[in-house]
Amino acid sequence: MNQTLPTIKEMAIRLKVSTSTVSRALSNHPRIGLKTRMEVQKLAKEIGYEANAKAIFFKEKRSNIIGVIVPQIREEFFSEAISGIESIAVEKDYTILFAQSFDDPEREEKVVDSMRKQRVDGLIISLSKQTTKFSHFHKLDKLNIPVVYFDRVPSFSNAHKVYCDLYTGTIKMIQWLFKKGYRRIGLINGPSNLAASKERLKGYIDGIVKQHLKVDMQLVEETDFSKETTCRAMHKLLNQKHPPTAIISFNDYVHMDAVQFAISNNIKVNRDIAFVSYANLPITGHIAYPPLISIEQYPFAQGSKAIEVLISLIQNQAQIADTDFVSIEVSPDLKETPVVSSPYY
Amino acid sequence: MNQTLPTIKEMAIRLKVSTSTVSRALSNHPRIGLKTRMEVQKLAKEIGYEANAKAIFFKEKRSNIIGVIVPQIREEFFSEAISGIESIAVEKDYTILFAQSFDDPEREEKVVDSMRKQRVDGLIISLSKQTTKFSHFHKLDKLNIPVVYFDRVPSFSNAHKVYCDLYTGTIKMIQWLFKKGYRRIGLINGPSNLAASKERLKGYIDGIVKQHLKVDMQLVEETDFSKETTCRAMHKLLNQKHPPTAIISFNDYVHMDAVQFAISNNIKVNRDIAFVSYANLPITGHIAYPPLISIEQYPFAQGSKAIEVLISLIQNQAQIADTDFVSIEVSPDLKETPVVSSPYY
DNA sequence: AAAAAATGCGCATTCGGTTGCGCAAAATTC
DNA sequence: GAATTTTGCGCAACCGAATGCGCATTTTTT
Repeated sequence: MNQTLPTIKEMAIRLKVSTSTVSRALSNHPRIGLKTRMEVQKLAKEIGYEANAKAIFFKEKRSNIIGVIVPQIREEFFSEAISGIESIAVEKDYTILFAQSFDDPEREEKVVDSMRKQRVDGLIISLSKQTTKFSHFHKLDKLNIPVVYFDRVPSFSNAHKVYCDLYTGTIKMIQWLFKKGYRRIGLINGPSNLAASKERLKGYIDGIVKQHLKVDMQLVEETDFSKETTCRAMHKLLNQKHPPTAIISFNDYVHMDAVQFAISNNIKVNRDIAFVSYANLPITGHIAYPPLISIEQYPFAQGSKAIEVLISLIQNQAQIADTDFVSIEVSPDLKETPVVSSPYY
Repeated sequence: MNQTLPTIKEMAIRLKVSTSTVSRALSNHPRIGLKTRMEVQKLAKEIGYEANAKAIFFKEKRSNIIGVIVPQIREEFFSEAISGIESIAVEKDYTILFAQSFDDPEREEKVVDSMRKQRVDGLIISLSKQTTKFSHFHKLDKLNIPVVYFDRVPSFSNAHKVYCDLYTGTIKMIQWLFKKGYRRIGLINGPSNLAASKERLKGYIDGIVKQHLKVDMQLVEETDFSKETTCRAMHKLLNQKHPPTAIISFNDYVHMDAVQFAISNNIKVNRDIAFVSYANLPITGHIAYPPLISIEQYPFAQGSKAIEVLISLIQNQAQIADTDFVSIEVSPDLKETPVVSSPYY
C-alpha cells in the first residue's frame, strides 16, 4: 500500500533540481533545457507520477466538476437527459456531480447547498415541482457559479434556460389530428397546479381554436397519475353523448393506463379512438398499443445543449455581462413510435 | 459580483487577531476565549463566511465525493440503483460523481481514470459487459481508493461485491411454475456470451433437474434484445410438437416483445401460456400483460447496500486488512407486478 | 509569595502544485 | 573584447485552511 504518492518535491530531490523546474519540465515549458526536461519526464513515468488534481483545483479555483440536479433519475426523461449531459461532459473533460431533489424543495435546497460547498464550476438543474424560493440559487451567484435551468425552468427571465415548448407542441398535435379528420379531441391532463399541465391546456385550447373547432371543457379531464384517476378520467370521457374520437394523454404512462381501460371497454385502440401522447419513451417501442404519435421532447438533446451552454458560460465567465441570458427552446416534434431494442440487464 | 470571497485571513485582519484564532474560534476550540469566539462567529455570520471546501479537501486528503459508474443510466435497473446510492449519500454528506461506461471497456477505463484524477474517496461500479482488463482498477489501490462492485461484479474473489444471485432466483422461479402445474417451461435467454445469460441458463437447467423434469434444449432460445430475434425465438418455441406452457423471458423488455408476438398469434397470454420474467420494472405496472411473476432484484436496495459498504470501507480504511472482502448477495424474490403511479414529466 | 497550572492567542509550517521575477552562465551580436 | 541577448534554472510567494508548539498573562495551588 503506497501510502505516500509521488510528488514534484520528491522528484526534485531525486534529480537535484528545484520543484519549479520539475513543474515546468512536466508542462514542457520552453525555458527548461531539453536534457532536464527529458530526465524529469522519464522519472515521472518511472515512478508513475500524477499531479494531484485537488492541489491544482485548489490553486486554480476550478474543479472541472459540473453539478446536475433533477427531480428523479428513475424518470426516463431525466435519465436520458443526464445521459446526454454526461456524454458531452466526458468529451470535454468535465465530470458530473449528481443529485436528486425528489421534487422536494427542501431537499433541493440541501443538494444545491452541497454542490455549492463542493464548489462546482457550474450547475444544471431541472426544478422541483414546488420550488418557489430561489435564495439557494442566489448564493451561487456570489461564488460566480453559473446555472443553466433545463426542462423545468423558472418563469423569470434573468436566467439561462433550455427547455421544450410544449405549448407549441400541443398546437402541432391538434393540427395533426385535425388533418387526419379527428374533430372531437379529448385531453387527459395532469393536476392543474402544475406548470406542465397549464402549458398543455393552453396549447390545447389555442390549438382547438386555431382549427376553428369549439372548445368543450367536457373533453378535458385530469389525472393525478394513478391508474385509478386515469381510469376515472377515461370513464368520464367515454360516457358522454359525444365521446372523443381522439385522446391526448399527459404522458406515455398515462397513455398506457388509458389504453388498458379502453381495451377492457371493448374499444379498438387507434381505430375507434386515436391515442396520442407526450414524451416518446423508449418503452413505448415494446408495448402493444403505442400512441399513434408522440411529442418528442428530445431529453438527450436538451441535456447536451444545457451542458454546452454551461461550459461556454464557465469558460467565458469574465466576458459575460449579467444581462446576457441564454434561452434555448428545443422545438418539440411529432414522432411515430420507433421500434427499439430492449436494454440489457 | 463578489469576486473575492470571505476568507479567514480577511476576518483575522478585520478583528485584529490571527488566522489561527479565527480558524479555532470557528470550530469552537476551547482554547479560544468565549468573547473572541463570539466575535469571530458573529462576523462570520455577517459576511456569510463559508470555509472553502476545496482547501480543506486538499489538506485533509479527502473529498467526500464517491464515484459511481454504471453501463447506462437509461436502463431502469441502474437508475433505480443510483437513486438508492444517492439517497444514502445525501444522508451521510457525501456527493456522487457520476459517469457511464456505455458498456465500452475503453470508455470505462477513461471514466475510472477521471474519477481517480478527481481523487474520489471511493468508487461504486457495475462493470461493462466486456470488461476483461482490470489495470485501471489496480491504479485505484495505490491511491487507497476502495472499490465496491455491484450487480455486474468481477469473478475474482478479492473484491468487495454486492449483487443479486439470479441463479438461485431462476431455480425459485421454476419451482414456482412447477407448483402451479407447469411442466414444459421455455426460456428466452440473452446472448450466450454474457455472464447474465450463463447464470440464468445454469439456474434454468438446475431448476428443471431439481423438479425431476427433463431438460429439453429445444425449449431454450436466445435473443439479442431486438424485437426481431425475440419474435424469431418465440416463433421457434411455439412451433414445436410440444410447445412450452410457460415462458421465462430474459427481462421485462423481452417479455413485452414476446407477449406482443403471442397476442398476434392468438395466444391467450397467461392462460394458454404463462409468462414470467426478471427485473420487475416500474413500467410493467402499466402494461396490459405484465409477467405473472418477476424476479425482483432490488436495484434500489443493492445500490443502498453498496454505498453503505463503501462508506464503511472509507471510514475504517486504516483498520481494514487487504484480505477482508465484503461480498453481499441480495436474495432475489418472486414478485407479482404491483400497480404503480406514473412518473410525471 | 513562589511555583504550578490554566488560559488566550500567534508564529510558522503543511498540503502539492504554479508562476513572476531575478540571477548567472552561455551564446550571440557588433 | 565588450555589450547584449538568450538560455537554464532557482527563490519565494501564493491558494485557504488546520494545527503543533511556544510564549505571555492570568489564575490557582501550596
